Amino acid sequence: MQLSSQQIASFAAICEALSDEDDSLKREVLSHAGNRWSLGILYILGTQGTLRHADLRRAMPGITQRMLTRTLRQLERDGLIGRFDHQQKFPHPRVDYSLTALGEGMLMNMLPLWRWIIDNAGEFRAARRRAMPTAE
Amino acid sequence: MQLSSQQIASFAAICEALSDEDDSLKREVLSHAGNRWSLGILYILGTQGTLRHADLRRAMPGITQRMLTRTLRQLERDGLIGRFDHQQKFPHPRVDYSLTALGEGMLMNMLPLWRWIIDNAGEFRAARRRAMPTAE
DNA sequence: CTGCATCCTACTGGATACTG
DNA sequence: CAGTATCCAGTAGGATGCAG
Repeated sequence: MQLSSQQIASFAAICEALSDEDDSLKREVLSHAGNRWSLGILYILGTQGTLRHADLRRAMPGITQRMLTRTLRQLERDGLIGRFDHQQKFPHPRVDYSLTALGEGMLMNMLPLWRWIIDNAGEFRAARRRAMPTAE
Repeated sequence: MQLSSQQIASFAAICEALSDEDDSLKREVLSHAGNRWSLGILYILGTQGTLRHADLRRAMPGITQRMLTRTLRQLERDGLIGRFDHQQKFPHPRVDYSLTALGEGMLMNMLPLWRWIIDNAGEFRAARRRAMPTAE
């Protein structure tokens, strides 16, 4: 085995980026992938379109209000989602969120990985069992 | 915009997996993506083949011995890399590591995302500047 | 060479209560 | 409805030293 020639073509850029200690930005963006809620939010916005804060909360079972706001802020800061405050107070405040073009790209590039993990969940469980035969 | 039909095809599985609170395993696997060193190790092993502990350490500038061992253990636990202890003490201990088929799959599915992040680094920087015009 | 033990800091995720 | 403020536990990442 080894990487395909297409994958190998990425060598220079990736190698440089991985060893670039100062450029933490790329790693911070990548960290959205491992984040507890980011993928879910991007995914919901990608499939449902524009949603309000409360809609998102309903769409993400288990998320707390604090984590929703915090995650939205992080995604907004990196340009992955857009936040539109309608500046209205009555009858209710209204703020809604949607994917930006950048966010769509992120989602598109994360879905294959997530799908692969789902498809191979059995493999991971087996590996875990092999690793710790007794517990769990 | 919206997801392509191909992407949409993942809807059911992804939606289920995202809302499956109990199955933390998938999220733990996904967390390798956001991990500080995991991608680098998978990448080095994918491009260089089998390497010893000390080789990996040299190949990953900035990693400490502790983090290398810890990350290797995590990757091994999830079946992404294989650890081969030659059981030799003299002249030196010898343990080497290599990607498993599962690890190759993980790497293959992570590279496009990483490449995309590299290619769009400018966009992220711009978004950050827009988000905090003053600082940094 | 490989790897463990110790100690430390910062951040993540969360529970809860409060505000306009 | 949208969001902030507190407080808290657990973990990630790291510095350093020791061991077989």
